[in-house]
Order: sequence, then C-alpha cells, then structure tokens
Amino acid sequence: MKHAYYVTTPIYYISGNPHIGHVYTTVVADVLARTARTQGPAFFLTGTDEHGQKVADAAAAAGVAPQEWCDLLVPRWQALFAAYHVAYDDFIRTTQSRHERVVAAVFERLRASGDIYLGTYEGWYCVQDETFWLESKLVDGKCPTCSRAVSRLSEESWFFRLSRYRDRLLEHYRANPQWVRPRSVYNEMMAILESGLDDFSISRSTFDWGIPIPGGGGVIYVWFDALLNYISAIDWSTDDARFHAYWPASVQLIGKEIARFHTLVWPAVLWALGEAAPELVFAHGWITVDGQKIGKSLGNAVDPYALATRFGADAMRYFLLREAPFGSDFSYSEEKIEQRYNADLGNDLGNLVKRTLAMLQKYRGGVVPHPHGSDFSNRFGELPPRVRSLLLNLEFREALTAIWELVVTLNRRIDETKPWVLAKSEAAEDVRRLDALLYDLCEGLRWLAMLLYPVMPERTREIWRQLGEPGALDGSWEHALQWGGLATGTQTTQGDALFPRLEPVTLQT
RNA sequence: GGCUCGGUAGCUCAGUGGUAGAGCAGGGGACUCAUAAGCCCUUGGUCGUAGGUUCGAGUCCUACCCGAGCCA
Repeated sequence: MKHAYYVTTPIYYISGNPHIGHVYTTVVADVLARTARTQGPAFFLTGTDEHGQKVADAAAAAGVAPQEWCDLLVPRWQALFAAYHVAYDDFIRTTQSRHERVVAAVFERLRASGDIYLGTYEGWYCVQDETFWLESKLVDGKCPTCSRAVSRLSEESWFFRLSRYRDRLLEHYRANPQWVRPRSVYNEMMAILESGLDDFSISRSTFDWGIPIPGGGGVIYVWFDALLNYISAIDWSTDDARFHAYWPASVQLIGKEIARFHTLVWPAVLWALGEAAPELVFAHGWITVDGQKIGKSLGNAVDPYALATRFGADAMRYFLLREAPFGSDFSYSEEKIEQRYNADLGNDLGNLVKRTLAMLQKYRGGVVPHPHGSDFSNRFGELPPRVRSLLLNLEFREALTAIWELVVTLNRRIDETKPWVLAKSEAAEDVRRLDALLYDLCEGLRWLAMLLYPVMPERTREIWRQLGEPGALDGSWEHALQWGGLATGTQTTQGDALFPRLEPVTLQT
C-alpha cells in the first residue's frame, strides 16, 4: 500500500533565536508538503531539539531552568514559521513525554538486541575547540583543527553498535545512489563508509539535561535522542497503523553539516529496530551573507521578521527557492532579493495580473468572456505534471523557471495581439479575437495561481480573489488544471498591485 | 593533516569530448492595456592557474591557487 507523503525538517536546536537559515529549510518542507497534497495525502513534521549541554548552558546564562528556557524559546520558532506562511502538521519537542517515552523504549529494545552495549570511550579532548577526538583523528598527537595539545579522556559510555551495519550501509548506498543527495554528500558519506565505521557513543555523564538512560548511568546523547523524533512523532511502537501510514519518510531535509548522523547512524538505528531507511535524505546548502556564513558572532544575522516585513513572506519564499539550485550554498543580499522581487514578481507576474484585469475591466466590464476557440488549449497541458515532478524532486529553481514560461508567454501574447487596437474595432473577427485573448489571459492567471500556490500560498490567494474564482486553490491539480476550466461570466475585481515596486531607499540630505 | 565539493559574461547560474549559453543588470528600438512595467533587438567570457591525454578539452588526467564543508 502506498503510504502518505512524509516530509521532515531537522528539529531545531534552541540554544538561540531562529534565523533565515531555519526559515529556508522549513519553507522548503512546506512547499513539498503543499505540492504533494496536489495529488494525495501528506504529513509535514518540524520541531525543536531541546536537550544537551548547549541548551543547558544557554538557560544557565539566562538564569532560568532548561525546561523554562525551552518553553520560552519555542513560541519564537512557531511564530516565525507562521510569519512565513508555513503550515506544518505537527511540531514535536524532544522534551515532550511522547518523545521521551519512545527514546527510552528504543534504548531498551536495542540494549536487549545487543545493538547497544556498555563500553569505554577512549579519546582526547581539545579544550580550545571543546571537541572530543578519537586517537586515529589526531595529527602528530595534536588537535587536527587547531594543532593544540589535547588531554586524555577515558569514561564509561553506552555505544550503538554502528560497526555491525557497515556492510549493509555499503550495500544500501551502492543499490540506491540517489538516496542521499546532493551527490557531493553521497560521495563524502561513501568515503567514510569505505574507511570503516566506529561504534557510536550515545550517552553522556558530564551533565544531566537529557533523557535519562533507563536504569541509570547518565543521559542519552542529544544526537541519538534527536534522530528519534522522526518516528516518535508518528507513534512508533504505540500505533503501528499510524506509523506505517507514514514511514518510511519520503524526504528528510537536513543541513549538510548533519549529514553523517542522518545518513550513516540513522538508517542503522532504524534497521536495528526492524524499520526501513528513509527514501531520501537531502542535505541542502547554506544561505550566506555576501559569502559569509550567518552567525551571531559575525554580527551579520539579519532579523528574518524584518525581511518578511520589507519584502513580504511570499516574496521571500520565492527568492529562497528561485535564487540558487537547491543543495548548493548561496550568497544572499538584500540587493539580490530586490532584483528578483522587482524583475520576476513585480514586472513579470504582478504586472501581468494588473494589466490583464485592467484590460478586462476596460473592454469587457471585468467579466470573463467566452473563449471562442482559445489558442492555448493543450499548449500547456504538460506543465502541471512537469512542475509537480520538478518540485517533488527538489528542483525548485527549475520548477519556477518552467512556470515562468507561462508568465512570459502571456506577456508576449498581449503585445503580439495588441488588444488596445482590437478594442477600437467593431468587426466580428476582432471582437472574437479580443474575447479569446482576454479569456486565455484570465485562464493563464488561474493556472499560475494554482501552480504557484505551494510556493506563495498567500499572494496566490489574492490572485484567486481578484479573479473571482470560487473553486479551491489548494485542491488537486488533476481536474482543475485543464485549459478552459475558468467559467465564462466570472466577475473579476481589480485589486492593489500584488508586488508593488520597491524603490531604492534614498537618504534625505 | 585526511576526505568531499565548487571556481564559466558585472550578478545568479546551465552547459552529456565536437562552432561557449540563459535570466537579471547595461545599451538601442517600436508601442501604450499595465507597477516608467511589458515586447523586439543588442554589448559582454583567453570557461581559477600551469601542464598532459586527444584529430578536438569548460568537459578527461596531474599539480597548484582560491573558496566551502565534514573529520563523537
């Protein structure tokens, strides 16, 4: 039985405030879920990762208890996602009992199966980098990143027997070369696999902000805890029917820095539990500001609310997906957003809506005329399946480029047909041609609203409203996207510009 | 230090060994329904550097330079 489309974002580590990078991943997941729903059921999960040393430290610095800190921060993430028109189905927090219960259950089950065992962590610690290193990673006995002296560490720890799954992982990678994308990340993980896998330490005893090891002996390492959110949220072990309706996940989005956990440890843990690996793990790139990584310490973190206020959340969503191929890093700047906004959204799309409805008002009283033999029937028949396929394949840039073929075609057709000339003629043929053009333009707008809905859910609703379209904007594309679906006689309304032109900010002198 | 990527027009990027492309920006033109938008035409690149393989290299190989990431 084909299960529902299931998309996840990483759960976000709440040691600080959310930034535009978090918005990026979450918006992508939202677009995927909305796209998947044009053909069937979907489930979209996001949430927060709330355990671990850094959260405990951040809470202590703020003078509050860790749980209190998390409760304080979570609404900020939820409000930000809402501001970007993200509609997730569930928001999981790793401090919720539904999650902690599953983590404890997994631990006990894997301990019983021998996949988790008590061992000794032998390694080295670099005080400067606050990082632990395995002996084999040291360079001349020193820290491989900062070359400083490291100190010996030896402590009892629980391990996940990752090494047991190396062969199966290799086999899985070879049989499914597309399961980790982009290719660069696949290659990197393959290289790690080929060089061998060490067992994975999954407990910590130097602090206590985490899920307790069943039976005592410290807390579960935050990464082991965190990965399990993807199955705890859909009731693993407590509601099999629900779990299997969603698992395995269709797409798990991650940042490329956490690929190792999601593409080596995670599938092995799932296999140890007797479950399937996700169908696709996609590690995307980062948004940088003028080529620099965003970070509080760099002082270049732009308030994501300010961006949504200035450009509009939908325009930001469009920019994030259109500007760079999904997977690579891209250097963002407000100037680039402005250029995309004015050129693509204002000039091409927004102006098309405006000029179409203005002409319809002027020449036909705002009422959609009879098509009289449209020029476009069948011409764009392949567009919806193509767009959906590109979107679900995470080729957002290409999908938007494809949609813009329709935008460009409609704009060009206006200039070719010269409706302002036809409108002055009373010849039957000219009246017919003007009707056909105006119909095709309005029908084109209806298509654009539906095709762009997953990317710009709010602005497309405004197009829908101005068109006077009574149907569902977020419904299935199968029947709705047939050329000629727009009813003759529909009363349209001229509205404000969808994307009013951004004028350069000039300083008064 | 090891591994993995990237470096093509001012900007963002496509480019499967066979005459270097698109969009934006810049320049010119004809229009007027429209957000001085749209439409038509157009300038612009020794494809990071140096070698090599080949009849032929942006594309394959080697070295190096620059940038990014990972290496509990």
